[in-house]
Amino acid sequence: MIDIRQLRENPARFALGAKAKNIPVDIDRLIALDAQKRQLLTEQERLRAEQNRLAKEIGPQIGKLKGQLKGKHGPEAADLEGQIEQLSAKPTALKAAVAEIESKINEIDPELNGILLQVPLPPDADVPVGSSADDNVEVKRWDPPAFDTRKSFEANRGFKPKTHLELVRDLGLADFERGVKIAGARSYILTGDGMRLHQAVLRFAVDFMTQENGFKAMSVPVVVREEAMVGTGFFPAGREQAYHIEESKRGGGYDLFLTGTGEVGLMGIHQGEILDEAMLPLRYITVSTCFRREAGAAGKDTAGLYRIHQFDKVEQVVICKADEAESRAWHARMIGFVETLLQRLGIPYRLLQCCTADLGPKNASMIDIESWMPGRGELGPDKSPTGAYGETHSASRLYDFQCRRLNMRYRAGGEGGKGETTFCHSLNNTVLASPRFLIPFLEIHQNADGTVTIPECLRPYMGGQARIG
RNA sequence: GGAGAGGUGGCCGAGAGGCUGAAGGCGACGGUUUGCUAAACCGUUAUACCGGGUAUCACCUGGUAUCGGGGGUUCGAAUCCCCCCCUCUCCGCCA
Repeated sequence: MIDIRQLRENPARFALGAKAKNIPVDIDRLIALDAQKRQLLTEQERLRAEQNRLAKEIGPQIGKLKGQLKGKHGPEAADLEGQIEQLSAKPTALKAAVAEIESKINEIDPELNGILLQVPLPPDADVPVGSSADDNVEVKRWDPPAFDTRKSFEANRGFKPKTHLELVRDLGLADFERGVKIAGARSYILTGDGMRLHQAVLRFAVDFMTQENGFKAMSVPVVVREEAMVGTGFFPAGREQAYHIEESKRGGGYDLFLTGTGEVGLMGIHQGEILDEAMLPLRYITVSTCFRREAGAAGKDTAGLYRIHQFDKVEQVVICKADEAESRAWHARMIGFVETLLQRLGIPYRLLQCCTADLGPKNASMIDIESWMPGRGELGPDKSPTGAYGETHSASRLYDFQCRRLNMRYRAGGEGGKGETTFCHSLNNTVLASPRFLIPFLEIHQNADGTVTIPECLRPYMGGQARIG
């Protein structure tokens, strides 16, 4: 959520930001409703003040009369009751006036809040303006020693690569047919070493973040209430991407949703809290199963492990002080962690600065990290793929957009201190998502004989195993 | 799943229709005392929003709301009524 006071001061900034992000939202309507509501609020408060003043003045008088009324009957009682009624007339009239204004406010509120939740965070000034993902800008490229992604895999390694589909089939690492039998399209089973490799890369990523980079590991809910989805900024915009569970057992019943990322659980941890400044920055990771409906992606990447409904992901979040420089520094650092991880695992990658159109509502800036997948891309003259980058990570900088929705603040000067409260800043980035990560991994580490070499740093997680196949 | 108890400020805990934004305690902060520390004593001690002022990110001031959340009764609700959420205890069931 954006700060409505900032919107009042500079509506154009938010209108332009929404336009650049290609997110339709009626800022003018929001401004009008806000002005209307504030006018009503002022009037209501004026009436309430009068009401309170009267209550203090008349209240004791009524109390006194009621005391006298006790045990009395007949004309004397009727007289006292009449006096009470007379005294009550003015406050009763005020009450009706207040109620009328309140009903007007209640009419405005849902629309106002609805629009407010949709106003996206404007992109940072240094985010390139673009109209689609094609306008994203490559800012860095890294290749492992003795590998050049500008040339084909074959030119590098001297043999024609298999795609990950062929590798998992030939090595018995996944079973798509039976996965689909159990759970429908875009489902899979990881089998044998496929499952072990999946677990190994996840464990490797968890240990890397906790032992080397000071992150605290958490296991968080993946079935969450709607408020968590709204609070983290995934709703209302991304509602159709989430699986919805109608839970009717409890009381009146309320809805639950499956999370598409561990970010929801991690950011929800301190929802509604006022943190001690000294606690910041908070650095959390989780490994969680992620569920995505992939609505609107029908027919896209239908084969293999790329676009699937369920996967596991190590996610990192940082919650820091409300300082743009600090947010930017953390963003760079969180990307750096992933770079180190990918370099150790020998995966060629590139960094993409996402353009305005590719940013979600909650991001001020986003860097996608794409891994080189030899089995992707155009088909060459010999009908084998030329290789292409595919997204494996995404690093977002959100400033206070998320924490404002989650009502997550910190107090300067420590707990119980008198410092003012400020909404925290938040950031998130993938550490490693598998099995999608297995695509570049298997494809880049494959050998001419059809086996796959396991990099040395990963072998402890595979019981010392050096090869698959 | 059955039965019961409860949710009050940073924390503990009173209050049971008006004098309650809320006693008391703890903690924190400021001060006095003191060779230093401790102790003692005095004072301060919620948040959000709307408006006004000095002016600029720090204050002053008027007001409104907030005692788990929402609605209702009443001239007036932390207090009474209804719905919901959450926590705890006992019994049952279960990986």
